[in-house]
Amino acid sequence: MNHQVADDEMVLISQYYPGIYTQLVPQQGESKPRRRRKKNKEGSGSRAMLMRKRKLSDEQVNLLEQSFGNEHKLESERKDKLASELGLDPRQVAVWFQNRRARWKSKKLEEEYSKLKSEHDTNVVEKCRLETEVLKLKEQLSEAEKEIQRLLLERCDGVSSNTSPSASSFSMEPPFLGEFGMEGLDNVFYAPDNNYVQGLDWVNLYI
Amino acid sequence: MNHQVADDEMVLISQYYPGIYTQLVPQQGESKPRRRRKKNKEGSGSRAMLMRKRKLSDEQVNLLEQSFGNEHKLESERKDKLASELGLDPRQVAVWFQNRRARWKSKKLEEEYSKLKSEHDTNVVEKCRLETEVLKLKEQLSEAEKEIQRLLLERCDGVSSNTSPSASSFSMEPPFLGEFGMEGLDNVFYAPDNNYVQGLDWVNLYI
DNA sequence: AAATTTGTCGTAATGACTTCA
DNA sequence: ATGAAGTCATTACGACAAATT
Repeated sequence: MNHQVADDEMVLISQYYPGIYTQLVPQQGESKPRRRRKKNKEGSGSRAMLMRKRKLSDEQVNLLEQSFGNEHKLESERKDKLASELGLDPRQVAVWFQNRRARWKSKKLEEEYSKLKSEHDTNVVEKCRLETEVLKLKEQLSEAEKEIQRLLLERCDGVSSNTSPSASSFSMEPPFLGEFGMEGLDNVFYAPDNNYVQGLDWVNLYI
Repeated sequence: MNHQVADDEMVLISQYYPGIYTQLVPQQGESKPRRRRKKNKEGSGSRAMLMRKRKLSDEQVNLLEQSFGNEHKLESERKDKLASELGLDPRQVAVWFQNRRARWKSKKLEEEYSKLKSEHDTNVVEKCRLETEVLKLKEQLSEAEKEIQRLLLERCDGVSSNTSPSASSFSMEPPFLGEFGMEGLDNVFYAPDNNYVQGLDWVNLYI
């Protein structure tokens, strides 16, 4: 019904459709005088004045892409050079670079994610393996302890004379385990603490 | 409007004006199997519109957001209802939802990434801890082995008469290690075999 | 009833604008 | 004035169901 809207809430269609718009809005357009029309190297110059192409040509995109490959940032100098090489408004070049950076970022994030994920998964497996290995070793160690006790007892039973100086009475007390052995054998049975649970809640993403 | 241009080269100003639209769309509910087909080509009929509101009002965004919170998908029914409630072109509602979904997805990805990252980091630490623990245990085990050897030799040296039946000559042969010890001590250093790659199927979220 | 057309929806990619720093 | 982030819209494409032949 009412087509009257505050000016700051409307977008000028001149960007899209300069031809008809300029008639309805008497040359208020170009409120930003800095943006001036570049020469269009298209054959039909008149048409180029009237409208903006929606899509950049492959040629243009290729060059932009190549330039982006060299350097994601865009200095004014390069911008203007590109713009004139491509026959584009420098403004368009700037916008293209901004959008390209954003796209690059999210793509980057995506691949970083999957990379991290696979790394994470192998780590989980590895961790699990290590846990069982620790259990196994503790079991073996416990057995070895038992065996030592048995031998010690047997020796004490059989022969009362004992010249061996090294073996301590009960707990093993490893001789040069200073680096790693900050905990004694009483720590043999520790909690596995498998605190890696979240795995499949990814599936719920799209409820 | 005599501007004859190839349609694919320019932007159509179609379906921009919300006001006139909502009347054109007949209220048609119906979504029992999936979605009913509509005979109404929304928008294309009036492609001569000149301008659109640049931004949706807070009111409109709030309702859209709320609706999105309930359900990310948008059925025709809901779309039309929303559109007429908000005085928007159903097309706009659809577009809004599409973009919202995209936004939501990338935001979700971002937070999933950081979640995964912290989890990964703690796992790395944990893995490291387990590795040192394994080393420590192996060291202790080696010491125990040495001790056993010492005791055995001592026993053989000291007393030729030996009534103990269980202890074998060299390798420990643990008595009841059937559960865990399917591999002997020589197997302590075994290959990690991380055959685990799949990581990017999270991309398939939506198929 | 089966094949084809047509509409609509969803998604991805893209362009441009606005706002904020 | 520029970059980054957020917003809106358009195009292209694929999938799928309804309408048509």
